[in-house]
Amino acid sequence: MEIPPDDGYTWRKYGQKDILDSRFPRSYYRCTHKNYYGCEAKKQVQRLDDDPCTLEVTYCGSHTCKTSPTPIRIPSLARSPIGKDENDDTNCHGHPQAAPTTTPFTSIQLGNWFEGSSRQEGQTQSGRDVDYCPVAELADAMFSSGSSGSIMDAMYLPRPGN
DNA sequence: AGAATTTGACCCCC
DNA sequence: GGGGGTCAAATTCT
Repeated sequence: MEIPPDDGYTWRKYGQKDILDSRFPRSYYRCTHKNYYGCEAKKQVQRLDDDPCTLEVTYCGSHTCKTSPTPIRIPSLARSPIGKDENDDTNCHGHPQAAPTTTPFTSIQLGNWFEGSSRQEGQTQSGRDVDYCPVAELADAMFSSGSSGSIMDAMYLPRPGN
């Protein structure tokens, strides 16, 4: 299991499928307390066949459980939404009702963001408390910059010299 | 024991 | 029927 960029929330993997578009399987994540807070926020993590070191995380829905449960300190996604307020549809593929007004999709590509960041010991699962990566900041950057269009403009591709 | 993760099966849409 | 996505059950870890 790879270490998907933590945006300040806890995600619980609910599925993994191998898609034809990529040579790598796509992982599906949901909010850990979705059943408690009704957080419809979802996250898809897929490795790019072009850059196996790059993880493309696609966010779907909105976080309704933000700044409540987890002791996270994320001033980025914790504040106002994507610059809109009618983003309450929490739909991305259109199951209940279509919401083509605002596609709540956010594709950010993370390279070896974890390389030499906070990996000091050997455990990569227990370190999800306070010692989080700058991914949240980069997410904030794109959230503040590209709300509905120039998301790809704020893409974060480190390219570790590959 | 509880929670999270993994894998498979099932369902929905094209 | 194929592809994609989600849920459920089992297993493993904390």
